[in-house]
Amino acid sequence: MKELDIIQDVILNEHNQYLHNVSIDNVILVYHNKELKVLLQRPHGLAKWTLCGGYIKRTETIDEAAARIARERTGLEDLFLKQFKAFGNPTRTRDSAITVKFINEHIDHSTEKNNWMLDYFVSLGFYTLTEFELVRPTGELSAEECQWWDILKLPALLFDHKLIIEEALKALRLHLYNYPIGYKLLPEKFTLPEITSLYETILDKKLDDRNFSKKLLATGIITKLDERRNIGPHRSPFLYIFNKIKYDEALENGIVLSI
Amino acid sequence: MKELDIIQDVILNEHNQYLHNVSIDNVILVYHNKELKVLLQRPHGLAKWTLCGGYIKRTETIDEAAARIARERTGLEDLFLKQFKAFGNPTRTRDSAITVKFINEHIDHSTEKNNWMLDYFVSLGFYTLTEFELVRPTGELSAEECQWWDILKLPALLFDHKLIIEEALKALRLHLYNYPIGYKLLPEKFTLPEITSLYETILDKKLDDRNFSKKLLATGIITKLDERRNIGPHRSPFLYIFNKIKYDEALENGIVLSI
DNA sequence: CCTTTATTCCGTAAAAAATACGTAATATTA
DNA sequence: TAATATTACGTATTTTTTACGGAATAAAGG
Repeated sequence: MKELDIIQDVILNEHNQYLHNVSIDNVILVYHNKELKVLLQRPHGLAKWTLCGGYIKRTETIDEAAARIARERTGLEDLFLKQFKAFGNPTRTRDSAITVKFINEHIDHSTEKNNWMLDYFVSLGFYTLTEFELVRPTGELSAEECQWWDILKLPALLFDHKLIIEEALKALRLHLYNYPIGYKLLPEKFTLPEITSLYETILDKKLDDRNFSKKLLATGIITKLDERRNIGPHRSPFLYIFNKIKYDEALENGIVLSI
Repeated sequence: MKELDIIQDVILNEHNQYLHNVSIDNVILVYHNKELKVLLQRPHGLAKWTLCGGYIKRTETIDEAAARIARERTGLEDLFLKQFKAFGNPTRTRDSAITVKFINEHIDHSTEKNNWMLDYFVSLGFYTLTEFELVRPTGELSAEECQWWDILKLPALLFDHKLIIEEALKALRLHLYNYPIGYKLLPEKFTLPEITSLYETILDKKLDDRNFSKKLLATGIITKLDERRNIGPHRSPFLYIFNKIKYDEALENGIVLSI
């Protein structure tokens, strides 16, 4: 073995140590009927549900990959996406549901060719905020089912996807105090009771409506319209929109929402 | 081709799409002489400096990998580590410095075997906080040099490592407002002027010493000792330690340090 | 020994922000 | 037109944050 070969061999060995499966898992969230909901899919032949996930193409950035995955499932462009954490440990993709699927489909899961899904997997966690009304959940070919689930009543989830959702919510709560992102979950025009109850749901605590609206208005991020929503047998609440300029500024520099 | 083979082929193709190079880049920080310093190394035959990085073993979690990398460079166990962001795009590892190294070392960089470093690379960014006095920087065999650099006067860095450092500092600043992590950069016993100036350096703004110390003491996180530090021809400042119980609590639940 | 110098060490008053709280208006149904 | 469920909003109190200056002290130098 010549010296150069040895060097190349060392390099190649080192290379193999760097190679891992990498996926993106996207916690796509909406707010509907006073519930925070996450979009989940159930792959063909599997008894458990999964986050909307996918791989990274060699031609795109990880943010672009996450946006593409969100687009494939929601049909929407330009969604608000945020990377929040990477997950990786030797056993996170060990799940008996996969073995059951292989057995059911007569796939020989003892070969290296097929058991790769149980191998080391690094997953990059993103959350996406969007509006319930705009989304037409679509699993397309890759899933048997694709639908919204209340985050308080999740079905059985594959791998560590429950943990990933919990971490996404932790990150979302933290960001909610530092950025005006809550608005992304509401329609363009919304009422004060709606935004109050959204924040109450995410933060899981009761807010004083008078003080909360005072603070929101003080930031200048929302603007009152001369227009009301008809909500049936009750006084009609005013509609508000958010102020794009102030919003972008607060997104860039952060704000302190002491709520 | 039998049906099963086709399925397996599809699976295998999908598998390849998931495969990427994954590395960890660790922004190891200390505070010394009123400067925030980062530990960098210069690999053999390379003109540019890099963060302390490495790969993930298939037997460890990504946090364990980051801790191991920090240990290999600092000699210290149980460091404070925090994952802050993943980096990945098609061109982040294109750097002429690599090509120059290959040419200098007569390595044929046109073969797939050798140009893998220029391939798609996902890097998981961590920062590590520790004390200058405890660390003996050691590049060991993998680097020609390994030393501290003032974050305000960085040398030429490989790939996007300058960006990674900037993002680490952004994350550190944000965390500084929500967690009592600043203390990790100080020795066990420290003075009020020391911690004030540490926060001033990280946040890059002047603080009112009276109000800052009032707030710190109000959190209960630091405790005054009946002991002073001798600082030459000046009044000797009292020493403080931090309160482990309060500290852990604040680390767990977060605090709001309005500084 | 006394003066100089650079630094630490407080405390209080004013301003700003957060909190607590109750009642009148209103849109619809019966 | 009465009942019901909801929105709208202001003020007083408490808490937190900010602004600010002067006395104490450790060593060095004359």
